[in-house]
Amino acid sequence: MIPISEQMDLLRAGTLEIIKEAELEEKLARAGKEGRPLVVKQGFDPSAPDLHLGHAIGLRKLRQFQDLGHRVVVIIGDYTGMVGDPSERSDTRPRLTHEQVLANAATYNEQLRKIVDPDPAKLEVVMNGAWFSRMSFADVMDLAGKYTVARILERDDFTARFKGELPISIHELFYPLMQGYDSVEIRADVELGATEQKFNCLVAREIQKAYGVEPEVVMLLPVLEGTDGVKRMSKSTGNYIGISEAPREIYGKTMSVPDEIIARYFELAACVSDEEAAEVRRELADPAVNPRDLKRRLARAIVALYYSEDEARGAEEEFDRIFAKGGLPDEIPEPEVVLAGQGDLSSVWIVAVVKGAGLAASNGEARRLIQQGGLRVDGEVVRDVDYALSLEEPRLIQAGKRRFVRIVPANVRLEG
RNA sequence: GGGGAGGUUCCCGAGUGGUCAAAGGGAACAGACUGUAAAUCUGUCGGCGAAGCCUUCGGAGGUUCGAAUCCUCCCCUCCCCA
Repeated sequence: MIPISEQMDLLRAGTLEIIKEAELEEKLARAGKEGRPLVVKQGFDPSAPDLHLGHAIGLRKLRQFQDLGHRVVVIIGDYTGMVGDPSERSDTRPRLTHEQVLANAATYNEQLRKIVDPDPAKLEVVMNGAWFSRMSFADVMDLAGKYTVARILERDDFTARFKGELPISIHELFYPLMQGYDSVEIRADVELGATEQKFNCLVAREIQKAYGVEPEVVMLLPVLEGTDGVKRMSKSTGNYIGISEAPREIYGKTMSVPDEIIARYFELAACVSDEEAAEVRRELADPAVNPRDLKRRLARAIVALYYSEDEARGAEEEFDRIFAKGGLPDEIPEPEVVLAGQGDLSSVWIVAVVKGAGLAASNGEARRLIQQGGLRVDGEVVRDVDYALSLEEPRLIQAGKRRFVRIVPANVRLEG
């Protein structure tokens, strides 16, 4: 058994705040004495089926708890997902249907296993519909009676929306209460969350007390910025790097991160040691060091974390080939191409080809791409929007710097 | 229930009878450059084989040669009063 003080050091590493440390210490001690593992909770919003590097921070902390012998309960918020977390939102979220939520939640399970220990004794994944779907209206009123409007409105984003005269639907006020009730149901000892979850987690403590359950310890973790370097990483913003993405995608997306957050990514996304992080900061400050090279190292480290050193090197080689040397990727998709209003394969209008291959959403977009010099056919730039192309032979089409498509006659369908 | 302010293209937001497919910013896409899918700069950014035409400014009608802009009704949001 590891001494409590060491457990605390381990768990404290990388967390921004623990509410309250003394309670955690107490819980750890009791768990050790009674041989009863702690229940560690983290909730996920099922609106986005891809787990990304931001989620990974919390998942790794969950893993630490598991390795110390504790039990992790991951809550897929299928019911809360129908509300949508109002955190950091300036507007009402679009409501998902229950079917959408279920479909999204299904993919979480598999992805979780990339980081968290899947041993059923140490991991439980539940959807909060398990209890919310069974609550009667009287139960809901009971829950609603445990908290006050003023306390809910203390929350920044509600206040901001309220002051900004923006709509807040009644059901959104329930979000923190529901999240809190999850903690009641599973008897959570600890809840992990990114800093923006502080309010929700603190409400959970109150709700637990109101239901006569010992309040959970709240551990707040840093929020990772997305690939734009500013907004927090999230699927809906489109600035995320998914942990299940292909190595080349993870590598490439990492390379697109602004230089300013390289060090932060080393710490939070590549989770290097403190010494290494310090070394990176030194190098970043050194004008002789090209930040690009640090970013390459970062990208390799992140890929290696989810795949392997080999795959990381492979992704790097491919990246260099495409961007530094203008070469080709390892795999080039061969999509179905539907051509409308074209006579035969020997002479096909280039605009129709680009659109048909899915490289542009409309003829206008395809035309623009061509006019701007962004289109290559078999390596040659084509700028003529009236260009006629024979598709009787396979063709390599490149749109911009990184979208490649091979058109083979067998995949071409003429329509109209 | 009464009074007031609003709903504009992916997002924010200007526009109050023609010069509006609609300013500006963001996002996105392309090009240049480079140290990289960073930064910066430039261009594009509703649809149509591009000519002119078609569809768009909460919805439905109406006025007008002409409507995002004016009128009527409806839907939705916010504020104040009750």
